[in-house]
Amino acid sequence: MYEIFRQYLDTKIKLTADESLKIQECAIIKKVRKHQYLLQEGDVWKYDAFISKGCLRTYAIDERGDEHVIGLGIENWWIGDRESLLSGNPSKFNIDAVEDSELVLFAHQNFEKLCMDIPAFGNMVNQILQRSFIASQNRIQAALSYSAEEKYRSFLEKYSVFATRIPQNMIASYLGISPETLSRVRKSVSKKH
Amino acid sequence: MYEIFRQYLDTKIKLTADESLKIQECAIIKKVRKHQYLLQEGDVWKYDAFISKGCLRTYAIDERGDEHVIGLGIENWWIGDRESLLSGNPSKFNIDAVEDSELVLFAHQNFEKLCMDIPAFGNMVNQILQRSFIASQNRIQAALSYSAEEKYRSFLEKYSVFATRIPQNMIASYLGISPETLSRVRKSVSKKH
DNA sequence: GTATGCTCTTGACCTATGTCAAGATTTTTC
DNA sequence: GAAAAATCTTGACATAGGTCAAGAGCATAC
Repeated sequence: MYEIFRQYLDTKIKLTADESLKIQECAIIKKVRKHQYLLQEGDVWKYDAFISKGCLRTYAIDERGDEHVIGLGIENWWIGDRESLLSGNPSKFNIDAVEDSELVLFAHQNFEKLCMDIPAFGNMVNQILQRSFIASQNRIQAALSYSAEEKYRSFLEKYSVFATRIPQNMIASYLGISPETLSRVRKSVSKKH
Repeated sequence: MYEIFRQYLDTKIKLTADESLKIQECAIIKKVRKHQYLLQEGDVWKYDAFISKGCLRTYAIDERGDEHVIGLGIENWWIGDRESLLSGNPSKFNIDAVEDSELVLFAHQNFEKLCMDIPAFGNMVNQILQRSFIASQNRIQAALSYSAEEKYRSFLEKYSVFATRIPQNMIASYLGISPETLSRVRKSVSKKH
């Protein structure tokens, strides 16, 4: 439902009725069922996508066929493959729904136009990008310096919302550890309290 | 020297003489000697910084006192701590010079003003941010799915320029492996040709 | 230009985490 | 709501990569 996205915008920026309408006119509502793909490896990603409900994951598949969770997103997050979006090349990633979900999509060209025409909107988008970048820097730091247990603890601190909604094997993959290791880490963490 | 930065701008965008001057007026030239800090953990980072000459690294120090190289940069790259810049919080990182280097700094407020006033400049900055984000996504993927050898190979493919200029122990740290492992990996890679 | 201190290599050994397999739970499906 | 499928846990074992230590090779400095 678009309403969720409108509320999200309200918390972030002030818009005139006209601007608000312009944005809404570009919006495409998309529902995806659990396990359904939003993007498949090899396709070109052409949207800016806001999750209004549910939960999705971005993952890559390596030569051995193993999945690696690159990103996770729930309500009020944005998701997509910026690399494919900007380069126009086929995506290396898959995005699928972890739960039944709803998204608000914008065709990228429309989205860019909105960013140009409505400065507040453009600035907001920019802020989001900055924060995404910072988040990935922090994730790199964690990947480089943390043990399995530290990875899980810091994940819980930042994203405790995910912990309950996302299967453990996906969390393990997101953290770059095996599901078995995560299971053991959880046990030992819970023992320590 | 500012000239390098001017050339960089020329390759990216078209500016009027007036715009070009406005940018130059905000620029601060900064030289740093090898091993000198540009930013120390605990300080607040307040600049947008372009490397016109030399090579710098961003690193974090963990509780055990071990260094982890978060980022590397050479001529024509930007460097800094966006998290500290945006939040105003003390930085968790150190940035120091790997070689004698020269930078073009902009106080962040001036920089933002330039981005607003000169759309082409703002767009360029945005593009850079997008690319940085994409690069860190790819680095996350590598960290999650690659073996030590694969990490090194893909590093060589992307950043062969670094390979010769940066001490191996820093490259090892950047890749999240020990210097000893990198040394062994290099040996085995060179044997295979 | 020689002495001092980094960096890199190599070997021996260690450990955190991965892999495989079996059983226990939980979730989904019809 | 029973059967089937997926997920999670646990144990036994394997291994990639870490750690420690010593020596070789380079740079830096006086």
